[in-house]
Amino acid sequence: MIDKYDAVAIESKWQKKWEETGIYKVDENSPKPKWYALTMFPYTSGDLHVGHWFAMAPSDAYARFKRMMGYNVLHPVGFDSFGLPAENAAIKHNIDPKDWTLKNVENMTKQLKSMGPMYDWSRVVVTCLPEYYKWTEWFFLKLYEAGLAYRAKAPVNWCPQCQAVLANEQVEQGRCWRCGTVTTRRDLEQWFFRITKYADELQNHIGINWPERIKTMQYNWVGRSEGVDLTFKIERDDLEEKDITVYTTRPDTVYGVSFLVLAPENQLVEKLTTPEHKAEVEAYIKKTRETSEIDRLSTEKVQDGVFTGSYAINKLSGEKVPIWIADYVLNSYGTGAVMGVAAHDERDWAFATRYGLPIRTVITYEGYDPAVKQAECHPEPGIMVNSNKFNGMESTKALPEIAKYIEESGWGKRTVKYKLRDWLISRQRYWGAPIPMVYCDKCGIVPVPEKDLPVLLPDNVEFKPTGESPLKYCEEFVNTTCPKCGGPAKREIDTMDTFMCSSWYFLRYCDPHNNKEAFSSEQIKKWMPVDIYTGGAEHAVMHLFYARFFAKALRDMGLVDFDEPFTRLFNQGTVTKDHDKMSKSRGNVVNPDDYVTTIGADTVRTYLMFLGPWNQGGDWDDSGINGLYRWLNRVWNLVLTPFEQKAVDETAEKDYARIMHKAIAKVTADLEELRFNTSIATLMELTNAATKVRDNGNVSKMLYDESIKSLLLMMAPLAPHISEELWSRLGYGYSIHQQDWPKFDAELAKDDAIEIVVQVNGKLKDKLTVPAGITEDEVLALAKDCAKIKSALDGKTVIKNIYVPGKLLNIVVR
RNA sequence: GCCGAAGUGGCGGAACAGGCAGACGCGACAGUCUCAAAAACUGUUGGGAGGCAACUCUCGUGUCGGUUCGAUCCCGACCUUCGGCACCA
Repeated sequence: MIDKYDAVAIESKWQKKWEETGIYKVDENSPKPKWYALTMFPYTSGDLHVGHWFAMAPSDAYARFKRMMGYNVLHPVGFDSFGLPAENAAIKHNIDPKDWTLKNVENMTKQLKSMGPMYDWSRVVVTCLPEYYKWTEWFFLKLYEAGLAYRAKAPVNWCPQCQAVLANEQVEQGRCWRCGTVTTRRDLEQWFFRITKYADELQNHIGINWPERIKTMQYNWVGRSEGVDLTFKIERDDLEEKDITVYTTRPDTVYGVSFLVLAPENQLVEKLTTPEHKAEVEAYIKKTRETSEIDRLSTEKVQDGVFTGSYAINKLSGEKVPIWIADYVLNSYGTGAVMGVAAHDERDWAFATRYGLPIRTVITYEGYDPAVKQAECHPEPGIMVNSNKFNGMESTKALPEIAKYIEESGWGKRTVKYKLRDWLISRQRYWGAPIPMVYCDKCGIVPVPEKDLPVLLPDNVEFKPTGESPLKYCEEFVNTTCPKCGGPAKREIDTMDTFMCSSWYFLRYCDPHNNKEAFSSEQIKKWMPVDIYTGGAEHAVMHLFYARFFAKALRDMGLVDFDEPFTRLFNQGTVTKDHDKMSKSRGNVVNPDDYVTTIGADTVRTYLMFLGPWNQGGDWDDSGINGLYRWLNRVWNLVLTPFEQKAVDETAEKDYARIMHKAIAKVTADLEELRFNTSIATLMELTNAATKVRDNGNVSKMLYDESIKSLLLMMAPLAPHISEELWSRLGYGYSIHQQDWPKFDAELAKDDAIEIVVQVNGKLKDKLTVPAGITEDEVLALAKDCAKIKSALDGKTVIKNIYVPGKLLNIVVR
């Protein structure tokens, strides 16, 4: 009598044994080739939900697969643990963010362990601990030394709800990415990283295998454009400034300029405004400042602005044009000033028609007639007109010519601009890595010396959402001495963006206990770059972008020797419940614990992998998960039922060997490409075939045993507990997870009888079972002999035959 | 508006160098077991028409066209859904 499959008992038993025997500890001295399988580390938000499992169970299965394929696998885990949620929880429940966070780490560790992963728990990295953030601070100093960190006053995105500055990447549609509140703007002294230095390199993804989608998003985020910085002469004698510089990508339209527009925040605006326009301009600037980003965006069709009262001269045409201000011009892009070419730019057209500004056609369009007024905007290329010596040229050819002419005449120069801005890392918050900088009245900004790291976060801080760092009121923290002159000084009170912590954690995994360096170059050389990185696509322009910047900066400092940190990137989809995003507010969050404690982790793991393609995600369905539980039970009963060999049937023996080897080939190929769903489908088919063979007893025991062994080995990465249990019950040695992946024999997988599909005019009529090496003529002869084919051909003329060897015959008739 | 991904049974999804559409699983229906139910096991299961029957015919991969002996797959136009960007001059 077979005992029942008791998943819960089996799973805790093996998890304990795995831990005791340390089979998942990374072997530093293994001669096998390395494989670095990285999963985005979870944020310490409290509970592990099924979304975490969906990210972590399949990636664990893949790491296990790679290990069985003969690699020395590094598959680490850690916790992203600095940041706003901890501080918010602290404010709300009046507890220490550290306590809250570490409690979550403990809880999440327990939950993660219940999944039965092959993490090496001795390598766990927790970013909020001093032994980690010491090095985060150290990297700040390194970036500062390299000239990649600087302090500047800048208008910043401000979330009134979170009372914090947000990076551009953290503002979505003018709203805070975390709480959804409409953001406003503020001027503050902030620390920036010069990420724009690497704009060109970050835009392209050379030699790495990433999803097209993410590459495109990053490409557009960098937003490189080539154009011309062009000067217009200010028609005023009383100003120090002689010129206004505009940026344009369309120098071919320069003879059509009929006005200039400056961003309201442009420094020149105050000087250019004449007394009679002052009131109007100031009112407009005030309105712009008070308008939130989202309102500014929502007015997208209304292009409003005001006239400054001043004029400028177009140096190419000598024409005099009015200078306006309007909020559709962004001060943070280009030069904060644009030339208005109403005839050939949609926005300028809207602006000019609203205020009755002139429209000058300089490029022809379909139906162009010099005698007829242009009726609509034409941004498309054409033939140059009203453009002096460039008349008659194609505008696409004139563009570079005019750019050259502008440069040679000294009126401007060709430039490249990016949408990408430098990375603002200052956060007016407590729960983050301190910025290791000191302000001294005598010496100015002074970095904290390396030997004094880490700058520790003080305990006993009062949390008030004031919009300033709570560290401001912690005198023992703020007041210090200047490392340079020894005089009194104050510490930087802002902390670093948490994305700084996550920009290098994968490097720390390579050498997690090093207390002399962030990592040794030896360990980095051994493990980096990451062979496969899996995680959510929501990090496309945040974490993934910053981590790449970081790697390039470290490379240029000589600390690492690779260009790209992640060779292959794979984004899993999202798990929904009833086709809705899971969220606490909807109350539809699936807690994996409920299933793990009843039907077991192996069922949850395999169910998540069977849902559908990993990159598409899927919908959690309680009845669907039973299918996987049933399968594991079927495997359980199959393996533990003794096989009774009866008379061996040669054909059955050959067929079954073929099924087994085909299954091995298919599962191997599918797992390699992270197609877990079809891998499991194949294993189910093998289970079904084995069940039939066992009932018939018509194959040799040797083959049968081999097939069961293969089945268990292939299940091991997916369902590590049940496969280990059955492996041990069959008397094979511990552990299944240290075995080699089953080999498949191409000869045995080959069909010796094949099925040829016979079509008439592309429609299926019959199937022929023929020997593998058959010729076209033989097939044709056989086909014409079939009753079905005969009747289909009856009274028709055969025009030709299409033969696909081993597959298909199509007889074309009329 | 621009960029990207995707539309296949009642459901999740298979099959894609152009060659048997619907693997595998869920659900449903029928049966076995049971006093009964659950569980488990066995069988059936895209639509329509015909036949006592094994079966036969026919329509079917978002819509409309096209290329081809042959299209879920390639091309063109469109519709829908989901992501991302959004005055970047």
